[in-house]
Amino acid sequence: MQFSEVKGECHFNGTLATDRAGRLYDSRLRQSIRSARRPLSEREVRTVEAMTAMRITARLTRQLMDRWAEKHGLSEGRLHVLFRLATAPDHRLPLGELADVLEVTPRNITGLIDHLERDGLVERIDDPSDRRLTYARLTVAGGKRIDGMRAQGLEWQLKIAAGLSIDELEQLRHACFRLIENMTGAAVAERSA
Amino acid sequence: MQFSEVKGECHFNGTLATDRAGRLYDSRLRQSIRSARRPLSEREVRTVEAMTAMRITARLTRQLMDRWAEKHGLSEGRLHVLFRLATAPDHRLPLGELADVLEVTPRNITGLIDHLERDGLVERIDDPSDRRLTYARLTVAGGKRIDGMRAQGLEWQLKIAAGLSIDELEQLRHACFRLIENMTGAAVAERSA
DNA sequence: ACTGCATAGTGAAGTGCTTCACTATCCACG
DNA sequence: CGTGGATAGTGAAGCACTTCACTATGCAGT
Repeated sequence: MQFSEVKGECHFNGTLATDRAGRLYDSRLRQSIRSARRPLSEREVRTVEAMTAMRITARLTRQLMDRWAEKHGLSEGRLHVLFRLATAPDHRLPLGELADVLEVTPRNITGLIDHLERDGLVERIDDPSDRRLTYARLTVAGGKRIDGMRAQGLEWQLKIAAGLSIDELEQLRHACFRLIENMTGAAVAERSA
Repeated sequence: MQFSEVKGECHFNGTLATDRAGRLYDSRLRQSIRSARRPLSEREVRTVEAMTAMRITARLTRQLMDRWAEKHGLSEGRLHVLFRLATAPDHRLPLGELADVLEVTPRNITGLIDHLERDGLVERIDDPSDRRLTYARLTVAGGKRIDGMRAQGLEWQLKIAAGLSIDELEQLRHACFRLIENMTGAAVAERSA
């Protein structure tokens, strides 16, 4: 599957322009922000612009991923389960823990695993030492599926991020994490790596 | 409604750390990227890190907005309809056009407007000059609802973006639009504003 | 041995959206 | 005038997920 296959179905509905500093912005958006009833400060305008750009990028990325997952016979939730299992030790996790990290309800985990098990990508394993526990474990087929998707996902991301320097990528990452800090109250746990 | 009310329900499940350049990153993520079967180049690692940070930010923002809309009795789709109408000339748009810009199916637009009309936020207006056309128009109640939400939304965004300089915000915007360019093939239509 | 709690699973209802197939209306062009 | 194509609406089915209420199992502490 080529990136261009899905790229076509992916639309941006704004008006791209370049400001004096050579930075991209959406002129239509800026206009509609400026025509608010209360005049906004520069900081306010820049904040709304940045956050909106974020949301648009987010929506498009999500759309892309959704369709991509769909073409592999996976829903978003099932994809997340698979990816999480792929990075888990021994490719297995108790269902409850899986529900926690993916932030879905226990009710839903059952359904997701049911579906994945039916497709042969995951199997349920009982824990002999604590018979209340059930693990979801990636099958060989599931592992192959994920490996292929990871390789493809890497390629896509490289194409999407084409043209950005490593420094720009790091700045983007940093900015995102600062937003995340503000949204969640997450705090730095480690220093200097 | 305070921002802190929803912030609590909003979780980041990684391990925040600071690199030598003082930039935030997710040490657990970096480790799991590095432990891929094929060793990745620095550019590849940075790309995946940045894109992942984007996706996390996106997910959180989306969660926040979703809950926020819900508390105002709106689904995501209905919220978008309202916002779009708010910025439309005369606060009205033909249903078909609305479906186009929001990228939802015509079938769904009917349902969205039905719902909003039932709630008294939008009304259907026939076009006397072309009787095939039906406009959706914001009612006074709808306008008030949106105005309140816009003010609140601005506050939230300022809080989420707190601590970022105007320059950083512009860089974030620029980076996002470059990703958008790459994803959609959108091109710059205007120069220098 | 019994109780309390955790874990997994089930069934039913609801939501918000999608697609497909179809009708009714009505403008505009030949 | 008449027809083709655009516009809106409808009904039915399906999907992925949610919540709520409930059962069954089994570990662990008293």
